[in-house]
Amino acid sequence: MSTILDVANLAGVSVATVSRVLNNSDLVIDETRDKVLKAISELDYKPNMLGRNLRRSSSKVILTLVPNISNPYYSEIVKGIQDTLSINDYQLLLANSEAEWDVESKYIKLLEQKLVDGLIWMDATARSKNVRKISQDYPVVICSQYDATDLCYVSIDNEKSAYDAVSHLINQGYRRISMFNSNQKFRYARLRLKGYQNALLDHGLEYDENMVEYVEFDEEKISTSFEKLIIEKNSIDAIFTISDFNAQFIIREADKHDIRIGKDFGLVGFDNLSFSSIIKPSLTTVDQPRYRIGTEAATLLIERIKGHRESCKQIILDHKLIIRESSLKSQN
Amino acid sequence: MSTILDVANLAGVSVATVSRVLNNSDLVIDETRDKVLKAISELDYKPNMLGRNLRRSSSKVILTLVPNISNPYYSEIVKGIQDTLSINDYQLLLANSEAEWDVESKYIKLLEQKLVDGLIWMDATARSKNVRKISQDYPVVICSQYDATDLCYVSIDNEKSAYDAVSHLINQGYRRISMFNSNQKFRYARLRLKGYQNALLDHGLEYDENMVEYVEFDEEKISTSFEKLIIEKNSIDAIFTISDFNAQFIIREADKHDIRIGKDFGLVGFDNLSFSSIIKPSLTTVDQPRYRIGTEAATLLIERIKGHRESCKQIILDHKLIIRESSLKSQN
DNA sequence: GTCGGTAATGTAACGGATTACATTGTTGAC
DNA sequence: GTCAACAATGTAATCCGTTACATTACCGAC
Repeated sequence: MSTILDVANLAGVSVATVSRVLNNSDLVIDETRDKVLKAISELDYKPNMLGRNLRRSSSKVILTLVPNISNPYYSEIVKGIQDTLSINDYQLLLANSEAEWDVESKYIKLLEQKLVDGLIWMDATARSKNVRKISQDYPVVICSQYDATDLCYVSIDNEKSAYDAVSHLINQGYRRISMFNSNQKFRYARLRLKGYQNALLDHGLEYDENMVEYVEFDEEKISTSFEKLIIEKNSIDAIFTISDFNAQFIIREADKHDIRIGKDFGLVGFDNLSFSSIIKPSLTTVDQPRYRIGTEAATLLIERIKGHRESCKQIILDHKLIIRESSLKSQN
Repeated sequence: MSTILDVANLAGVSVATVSRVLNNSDLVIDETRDKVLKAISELDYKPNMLGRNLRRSSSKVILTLVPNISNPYYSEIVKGIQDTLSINDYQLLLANSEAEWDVESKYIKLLEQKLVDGLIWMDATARSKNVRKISQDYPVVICSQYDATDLCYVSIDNEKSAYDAVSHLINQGYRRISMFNSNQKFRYARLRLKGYQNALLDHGLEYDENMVEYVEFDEEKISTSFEKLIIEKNSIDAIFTISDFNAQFIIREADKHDIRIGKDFGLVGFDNLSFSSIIKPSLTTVDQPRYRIGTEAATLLIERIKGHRESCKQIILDHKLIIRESSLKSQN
C-alpha cells in the first residue's frame, strides 16, 4: 500500500505538492500536476483517510442510529437524510441500535472518538440525562420529541397525534378502546400514551391502565395480548396501536377470532407504512412526513457541525390522520 | 477536547504509561494506574480513534452495503452479521447503496481509505471486473452467487431455487407463467431468469421473452406490467416474482381485476418475508436462510481480515420452497 | 542591474495515539 | 557488596496526510 511519500518520490516532487494536487490547489502548474497524477495512477495510490482525518479532525461521515432498520418507518427518514447529506458532501452510515442503550452507547463512541462528525439519533432510548450530555458535547440531532430547548430535534407532536387518532375512534362510536403501546423507554410511546389518556378523558371515558398493552414489535406478544383482552375481558371494541407494523398482526389475530375489523371492531395504526393502504381492511393510520423529518434533521445537523450554536432548534412537523376502512363502524 | 498528553501531564506520568493503562497492559502498578484513571475521568478524556487507528491501521469497523434497507429481506441477514461481528469485537455500520454503482463506489472508498477494515457487499451491482478487483485488494465478502473461485461469497443457489419455484407452478397445472424479475444488473436476477427458462424448457413449455417483466420494487410499474400481461395478452395464468415485496402488489392488482389468486391464478414469491404468511392468500415463496447467510458472511470476513488467504471460500446454503395458498389451483 | 513581488515548490511541524527501545529502580543470588 | 534480571516508567520514532512558513525562481519596473 503506497503512501503520499511514495507518490512524491516517484513523481520527483515533495509531499506538499502531492497533497496540493490531491486537494485541487491551483498553486500547481500543469506539468507538475501531470507528473503527480501519473505517479498516483501508476501506484494506484489511495490517500489514507486516517491520516487526513487526524490532521483535519473531521471525517465527513455522519452516523444515524436507527432502532430497527427492518421497520420501514425509518427507511423513508433515512432517505431524506441521505439525500440532504450527499448534497452537502457528507457520507451517511447507519447503525442498528436495537433500541438498547448498550448498543447505542457503543455507537456513540464513534462520535466521541471522532470517527464520525455528527449523529442523527432516532428514538433515543437513553435516559434524558445521557441524551442531553451527549448532545451538548457533540453535534447531535434527535429524531423524536423532547421538551428541552437546549436540544436539537425534529419530530411530530406525538401527544397530539395520538389524541387525534383516539378521538377519531371515539367519534366513530367505539367506547372500549385499548392501546397497544411499545416499550415506555421510547419517549414517543410515553407521549402517545398521554394523548390516548387525554382523548379518553376529554370525551368522558374512563382511563383504565389494564387496557394498555406493551407489546414491542413482536407478533407473538401481540397475539397473546389480543387474546387476553378479547377473550378474558371480552370487552374491547377498538385498538389504537403504536405502529402499522403491529396492526398487520392484529388484523391477522382478529381474523382468527372472526372479529370483523372496520365493522364491529375499530383499529388505528401509526406511520402510514406502504402496506397499510394495501392490506384488507385498509388501515386507518397517522401519517408522518417522514422524508421531511430526514431532510430537516440532516440540515440541522450540518448547521450544528458548522458551528452555528444558535442552530439548536426544535422542529415539530405536521402529522395527518388518514382515515380508511379499519376504523369504520357499521350502524347496528 | 483533551488528549493523551493532557492526561499524562495531569497524572504526572508519560504518555506511554497512559497508553498502557488504556490498553490494559499489566506493566503498570496499581498506584500509577489509579492516578491515570483519575486524570482520565477528571478530564473526561476519550481516546481519539483517528490517532489510534492511524497507528494501528485498523478501525475494528466493518461496513455492510445494502441495496435497499427498506427491503426486510436484508434485515435478517444484517442481524446475523451484527451478532457475529459483535462477538468478535467488531462494530458494524450499514450503508444504503441504492443498488447503484455510483453510490456503491463512494462507500467502497471508505474501505480503500482505511476507514473501515472490511466490507460485506450485498448484491453487488458493479461489473464483475470491478467486484473482482476490489475484493482482491481488500477484505470483502459478497452476499450473492458468483461463479468465480477467487471471490469470497455466501449465497443460495439462485438458479436452482427459481427452477424449483417455477417447476412447482407447472406441476400445479399452470401453463402460461410470467416472471416478474428485477433489474438485470443484479446477478441473482440473471440467475433466477435462467432457472425460470430451464424449468419451462424441461417441462416442455416454451420460453417467451415477452413474458418476463422487469419491474424493480415499484408498485406502479408492477401495476402497469400486470395490466399489460393480463389485459392485452389475456393469457397468463401464473406469476413467479423475484420478491415477496412485489408479490403483495401483485395480489392487490389481481384483486382489482377480480382474479382469484390460488384458484385460477398462481403466484410464487421469493424470500419468505414475514408478511407472506399473513396476507391473503398466503404466499408460496422460496425461503432463504437469511440469518445464517449473515453469520457465515461475517465469519468469512473476519477470517479474511485475519489474513487467512486460504479462507477465500464460496458458501452455498440451502433454500426451501414453502408452499402456501397462492399457488394452489382449483380443479376445474 | 537591482529590487520587489509573486508563483511554484519544498521543509518541517503537527494532529493523537502506539510501541520499540532506553532508562531507572528494585530484588535476589552469589 | 556486586551484578544480573526484571519490573516500571520514560523518550522518541512512527503511522499518513495537511499546511504554515521558508525557499527558490522568474518576471517586470525602474
